[in-house]
Amino acid sequence: MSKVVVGMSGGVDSSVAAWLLKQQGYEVIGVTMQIWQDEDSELMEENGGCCGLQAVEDARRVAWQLGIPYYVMNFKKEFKAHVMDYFTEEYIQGRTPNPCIACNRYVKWEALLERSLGIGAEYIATGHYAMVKQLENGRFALKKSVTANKDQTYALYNLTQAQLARTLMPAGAYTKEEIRQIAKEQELFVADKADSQEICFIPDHDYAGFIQRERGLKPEPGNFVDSNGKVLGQHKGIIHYTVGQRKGLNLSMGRPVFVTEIRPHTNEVVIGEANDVFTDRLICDKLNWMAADGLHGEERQVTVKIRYSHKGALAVIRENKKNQVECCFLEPVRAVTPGQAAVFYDGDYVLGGGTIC
RNA sequence: UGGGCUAUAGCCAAGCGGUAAGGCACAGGACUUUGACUCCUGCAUUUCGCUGGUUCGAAUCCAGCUAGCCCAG
Repeated sequence: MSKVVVGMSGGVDSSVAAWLLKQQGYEVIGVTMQIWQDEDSELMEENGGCCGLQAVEDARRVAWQLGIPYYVMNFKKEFKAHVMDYFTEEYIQGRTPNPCIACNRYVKWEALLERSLGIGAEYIATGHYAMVKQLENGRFALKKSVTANKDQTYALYNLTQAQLARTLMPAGAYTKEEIRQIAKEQELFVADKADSQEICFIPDHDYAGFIQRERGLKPEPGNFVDSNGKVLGQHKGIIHYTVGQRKGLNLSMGRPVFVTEIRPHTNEVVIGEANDVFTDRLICDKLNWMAADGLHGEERQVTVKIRYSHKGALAVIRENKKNQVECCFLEPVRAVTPGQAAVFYDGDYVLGGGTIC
């Protein structure tokens, strides 16, 4: 009987994932990762992030219901280094990070897997809506969840082959409705718990304030400029903006205007009209290959997702000399944003991906 | 200190005697395991620079005042 550690967030998905694995005959161990909240914090966020204190209580109860061993593991150090510090640094550099991708790769997988292997487990599992498949070429790749609108492969594109080889994602074969149905049938009390959303370690949504507190920075106001360099107004500091943003600019131009570029060196935020935020090309680096180990000089037409909730757009991709991938979209895409991930899909499989430059 | 023009919400702006359009911004909500985008709702309840007047009734007409702009000195 293989031993598997299930990362339990206290939500429906990971709870059902644990139950499914138990049904499949695995020796299941429930683990909740404590990653950012202080033990003595009295601020129980009511909206239930993926990893707050309430999560621990809920996960513990579910584990008890399922009759599986349950532990809480502390990963605050790893989370701080790979997610929070990365998050704040990216914003300071004028980019827009995706903390979930970093959390998955370095905390939920790297750190949890290592510790799980340490206690004799063969696999780790989560409740993500994605499937892990081993292809004919021997490589492991993520396959989209059967529920397209819940698919989470985008946030998992950065997992390594070694990590995927020891990963189980039982929820990926079911729809959200089926998962909730199973939870009800098993009388798991989290059956109707709301889905988590937004950045878990910033419950008040004030991420700019969070960055300032974390780094002890003062906002550094600068200029809003148009593509010709004409000053349009003053901004509150580069960390408040991201490419494609419309709201919060406090700029009344008579027409909706959007951020088209952030220039950290001159502390400028470039403003343009709706059309100016479309481009048909991007370059990404820090590549991670999944279904294939690279393009080997070939060009390929694939579907590229440039943000979590992007349906994907057709593009021709090719590698350049600097170990980067250039994506040329057949139709312009909106708001290509440095710091976000570009994930390549070959049909339902994740071919690979990188960080947008 | 002659003449002309303009003064409507944070910004722009309809309105031309009948009881304050719209856009932007802003706020709240929905959506969302990132930031955004998008969508929905709200946003001048005797109020239209001020003071009077005409009128059943004025932001809309008249007079004076104030402010800004332009032309001429």
